[in-house]
Amino acid sequence: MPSRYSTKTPPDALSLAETALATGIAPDLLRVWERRYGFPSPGRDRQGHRLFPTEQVERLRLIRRLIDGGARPSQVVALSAEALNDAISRGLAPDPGRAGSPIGLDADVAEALRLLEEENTDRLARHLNAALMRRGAGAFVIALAAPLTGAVGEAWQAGRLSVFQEHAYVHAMSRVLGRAAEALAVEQGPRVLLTTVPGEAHGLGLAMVEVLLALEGCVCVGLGLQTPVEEIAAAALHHRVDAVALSFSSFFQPRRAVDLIAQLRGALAPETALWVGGSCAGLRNPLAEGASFLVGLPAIAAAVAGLREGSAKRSE
Amino acid sequence: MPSRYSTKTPPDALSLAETALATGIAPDLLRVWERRYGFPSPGRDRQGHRLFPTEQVERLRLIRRLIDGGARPSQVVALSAEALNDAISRGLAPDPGRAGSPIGLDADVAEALRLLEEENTDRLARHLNAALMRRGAGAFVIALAAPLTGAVGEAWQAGRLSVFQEHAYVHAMSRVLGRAAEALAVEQGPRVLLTTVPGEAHGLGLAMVEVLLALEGCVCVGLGLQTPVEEIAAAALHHRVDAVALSFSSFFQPRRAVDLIAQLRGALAPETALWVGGSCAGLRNPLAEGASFLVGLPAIAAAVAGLREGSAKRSE
DNA sequence: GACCCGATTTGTCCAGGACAGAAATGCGGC
DNA sequence: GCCGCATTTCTGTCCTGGACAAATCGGGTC
Repeated sequence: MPSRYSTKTPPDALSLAETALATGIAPDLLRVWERRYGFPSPGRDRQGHRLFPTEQVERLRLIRRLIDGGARPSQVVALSAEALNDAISRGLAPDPGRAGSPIGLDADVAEALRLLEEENTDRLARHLNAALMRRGAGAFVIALAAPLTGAVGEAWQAGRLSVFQEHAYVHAMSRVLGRAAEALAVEQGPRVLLTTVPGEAHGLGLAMVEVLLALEGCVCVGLGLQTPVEEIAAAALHHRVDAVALSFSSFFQPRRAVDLIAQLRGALAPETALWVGGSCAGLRNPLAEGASFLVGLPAIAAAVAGLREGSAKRSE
Repeated sequence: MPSRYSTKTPPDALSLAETALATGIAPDLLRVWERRYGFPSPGRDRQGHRLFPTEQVERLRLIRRLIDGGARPSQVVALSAEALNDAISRGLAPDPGRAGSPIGLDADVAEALRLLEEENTDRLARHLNAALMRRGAGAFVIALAAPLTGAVGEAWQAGRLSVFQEHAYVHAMSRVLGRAAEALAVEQGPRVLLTTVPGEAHGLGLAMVEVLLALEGCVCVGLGLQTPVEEIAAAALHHRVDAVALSFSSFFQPRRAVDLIAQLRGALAPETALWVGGSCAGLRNPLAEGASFLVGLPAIAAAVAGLREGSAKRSE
């Protein structure tokens, strides 16, 4: 079989399947864009199979970012690379949800970035652990983990960090956060289920939420990542949780997010709260009735308080 | 757009895309099987789109397991559900690599399974933590974590555990293993990079390996899961590791595994060792020159010894 | 038993068309 | 001026049926 996996294609071009994987754009859609908009315009190999030059793949990535951000395909697919970059810098600058702390980088954040770039991963892990002990879990999450994760993401998008460094960061930070959550675990309190939906492989936000929830006295039930919707509902029932918390990264397809949230809301018992968070563009749209978008980490405390109040009222 | 995500299809049937996702069989392939072998034979909705009854989806899952195990499609695709089950129980019984310990279940394993089924996740986490302290990391991994993971997998396949319970187990065990690895971390020794390739989301095996490597005095550099091949190579260079360890679960497409291993071997410096492990069927095939298949966890010690010897020789 | 070569099997890609649901637009009433 | 509804345009997925290269099998030879 023609291996869709190996890269036996010429060095500077990807096959259709490889391009689809690299850009997150379905093969069918790539073909239809070519037909409708004239872009992409891949070369062909001897058998007539498409070969996408890396330059076009790069352009496709920019296009996807714009579309995920709300642009219409007909307006951006045929744009040149420069026009795309313009549109992105114009469109992404006023990013709500992340802005808000124009107070330069915290010293620990800067130091962690330096360690990540220049040193090995043990050093980074030790630094994070030390910062956790020094600041306490709450301040660690809000003042260090969250901004640092944002900074790492930006540095990666800007090309200052490579993919493997970002991976190493995520791995190290997950461990630190997991340990903090475990140490804070309580036996009694509002019960919250934490997970992500299938397709959402980013769990750092969720790990931060878990720490904050544990600080608020919640019992956290972690299911890891990518739990199918019906299984989330089944687990919510089985563990008798009061709330389900989901996280959607900015890489998650916005439309799919609202779709899945509605689906889960329908599958959950009405008295179970549904909290969603993260920087996915879709969450800014109106959500299903009964799902709340917790913007920013501090909002969590309020949600937990609401939960406590509600349950007190019900048990009166 | 017709949502490929939401389940607006009749309760007992899946669309083409949903079926492909649920079975791991590409949409194109499902169509071609229908044309060639007469199975699956999905119904159609008003627009002529395929609707796969859940019963056929189940059959497709069995078919995929057989094919992954080495069967030819032409021989198994048209088989009835009973014939498939027969073939599976016949074919999978002499599973090499997992068999070998006919000594009933360890008491801790049995207790952990019970906690997972009947109790909440905190109890399970506490039990695992206690067992780790009691036995020590090496025995914990070899005598508890590995067999327990196998048992959970079997219980899940047999339908005795639901998906969310399996998820909860993986999450809890990852944390315990991560903590053990962190506590065992050393500063000097052979350097090993640990990760999985894109598409391989199962990291429990890798976490066990990390603990064992740390016990052997290795410095472990964890990159988390699903690192692209070029990035693994770049990270290996950057962190100056002596070996790269990859893990492939039985769900990973065998052909893709050997393909990616060959690719990575080509991208790594020749003096960097490449270790692969896991229950993926593809690993039993001959691998790329210079990649070693470490079968079972105890084989790791030998590999590390080999590494030490080699590096001593080189530095003579 | 090891090896090689032709025949068959198998998975992915191609083209161009159809259609339903989402988004945008236009329009009338408050 | 603004909201709510109907109409039009846009968009993504699925359809059919055919092609072809790589993988695998089967048999013959050394």
